[in-house]
Amino acid sequence: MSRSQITIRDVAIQAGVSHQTVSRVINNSEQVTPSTRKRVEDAIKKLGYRPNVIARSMAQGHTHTLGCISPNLTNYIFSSIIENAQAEARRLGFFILTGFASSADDVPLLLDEMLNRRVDGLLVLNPRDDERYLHLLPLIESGMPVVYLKNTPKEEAVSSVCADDQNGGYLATQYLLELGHTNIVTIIGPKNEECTQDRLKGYRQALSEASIKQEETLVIKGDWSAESAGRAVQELLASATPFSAIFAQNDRMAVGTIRALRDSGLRVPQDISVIGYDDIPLASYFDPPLTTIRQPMDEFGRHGAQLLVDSIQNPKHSPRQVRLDTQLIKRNSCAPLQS
Amino acid sequence: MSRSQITIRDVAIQAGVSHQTVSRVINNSEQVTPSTRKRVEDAIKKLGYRPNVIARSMAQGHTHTLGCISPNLTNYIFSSIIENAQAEARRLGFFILTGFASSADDVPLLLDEMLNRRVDGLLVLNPRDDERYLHLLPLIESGMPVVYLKNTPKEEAVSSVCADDQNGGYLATQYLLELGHTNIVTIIGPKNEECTQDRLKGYRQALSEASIKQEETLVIKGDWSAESAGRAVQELLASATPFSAIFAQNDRMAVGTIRALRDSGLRVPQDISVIGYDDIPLASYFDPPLTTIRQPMDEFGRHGAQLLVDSIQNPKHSPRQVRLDTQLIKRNSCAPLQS
DNA sequence: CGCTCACATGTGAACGGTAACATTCTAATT
DNA sequence: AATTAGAATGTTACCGTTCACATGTGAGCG
Repeated sequence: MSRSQITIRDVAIQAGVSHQTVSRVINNSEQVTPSTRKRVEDAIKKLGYRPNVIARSMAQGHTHTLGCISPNLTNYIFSSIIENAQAEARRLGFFILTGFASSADDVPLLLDEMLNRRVDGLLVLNPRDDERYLHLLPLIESGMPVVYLKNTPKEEAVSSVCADDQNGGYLATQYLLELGHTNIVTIIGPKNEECTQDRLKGYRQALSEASIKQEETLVIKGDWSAESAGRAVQELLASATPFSAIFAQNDRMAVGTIRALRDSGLRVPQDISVIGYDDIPLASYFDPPLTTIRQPMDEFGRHGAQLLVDSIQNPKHSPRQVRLDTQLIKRNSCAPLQS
Repeated sequence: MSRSQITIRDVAIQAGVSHQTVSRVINNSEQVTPSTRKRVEDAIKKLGYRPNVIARSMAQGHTHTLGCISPNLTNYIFSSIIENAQAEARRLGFFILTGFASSADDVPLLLDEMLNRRVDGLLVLNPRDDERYLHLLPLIESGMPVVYLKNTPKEEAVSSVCADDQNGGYLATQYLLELGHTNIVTIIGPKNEECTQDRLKGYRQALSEASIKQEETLVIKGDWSAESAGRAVQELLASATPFSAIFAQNDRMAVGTIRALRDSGLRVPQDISVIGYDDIPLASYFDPPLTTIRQPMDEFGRHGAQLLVDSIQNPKHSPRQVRLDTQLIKRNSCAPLQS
């Protein structure tokens, strides 16, 4: 890039007007005569002028930039939320600066850098119940617009968009009950994540409505990865606990579960039914095609961006919590209980 | 956020020094006495001062921000490249502004907005051979640092990082040949993408080295999606073309291929061998576990960011092309030809 | 014909940093 | 004690916009 850029003043000279008039043309102010507007536009084209958003940000005090903090970018859940948030943000005139915090230690650093860059607001994915995320609280109190996305603590004080995970857990369990299963195992995610707790609540609610005694041995721990579910299932089988169905709290764990069951000579769904959660893109291409709970990925991002931009533009609006519906997707990994 | 922010001058007054001294402290200039440095640092802490990167960008003429244009963010290939590029960029003091162009029409718009935001350089993923990407050429000529990532045209004039797709195609085909297959189908991606052509070249090279006549009916078209491969396989079966192995040019198509074959009563790998490309995260959890060609996802992003930052900081360095190695990952979707 | 008013355009000062240069201070050297 | 180099600190201008206000212009009216 040639070092010195073309400024509004160069355009002004070329068009024989003042720099302010050029500014007015750029910002579509009504106060400009068609003839001068034309002259200015010609000058802009001729010189190849490009407005400097940095300078504008400086003068106006806002950047039209949103910060987005996510645990990572590769997990389909997050990437699709970010993609949709970005599309919506751009529609509203905002750009998104993404940053991922592989370890929670990175969060304060990331936050700092984004704040130094004067983002107008913050989109925070999976704000875990972790002290490193507590840095956000004073910020929010001081008036920085923030929206929590997915898996969020139930806080009245901050806007958030999350799925109705309790209902999701309920739907999954309910479906297995309908098929006649009563010994239903659930493989949960990390306990400090809100959605783990909610899905578990849904699971318990369904069981208790069906008057089934809840065995604590049927709730086993995973970490969302396929491998963790595989290990968990092996231990389960070794313990000789009786069960006929497994509700894995995400699809990756469901897939790991199926693999482990098959490795032990059990058939899915004939011997054991398995249901997942998320409906990841290739869910229907696994064997058997995965029955699962779908979350509306596109709406997370869209609502998140809308909520955030709204609270930037109307600082007085009070925080809102959006709760999205989940949906049972029946495929072939669950079958009626064989007696 | 309280409307008026704390500036370098507020800190200066508080510490009883000039604003320039504060600036020197912030930028770790050596020219500051320990005692004044301490006074300034205390003032910074006391006032909760935060440097304004926007103002700094304005004064210095560069933003320490990289633009990254990608067809989408959800595809694992892209998201992992972006994640790694971001990690590396941050290490080097840069942030990444991501933008995705769902349609190629979006590219010029995205480019415009990023240029208006004065990004210091541009990372372009999958710059297809498409007129909309030609907007980049004059930019590059004018000295804007740009790095093409993955699937790039072979241009000497611009830095790029891509995998050795020809060798990847060769490795896949070679492996099938080793297993005794001679009628090898390949399902390709869109023809205007460089990597499609390269993988196809590798496929042809392997066949020709094995002195096998190349039937054009064995090269069939997909669009990278599992569904497209399913349809392609159905047509192939309907045409009664004899074949015993399929090289799908990505894993999603491989998975779609396996599904379609099974739906027609064929077993994988006993009747037909299938090999994919990419080694997506759950590749080993499909049934059968996918044999595939792995690309080094992390290195794409890392090298891309390094190359870009280097050419920003040393405008005189000439463009470099990095070519990454691919690797055959043997799992269970391929078997020796049954005679 | 002069006055008013509304609209079009111009002027100068911010915004919060850094760059370049000027000045002051310190301590070593003469 | 005067000189002086070199380090520490200060001063002023500038980066490219927008904002607030000032000024210019022309139509409409009595």
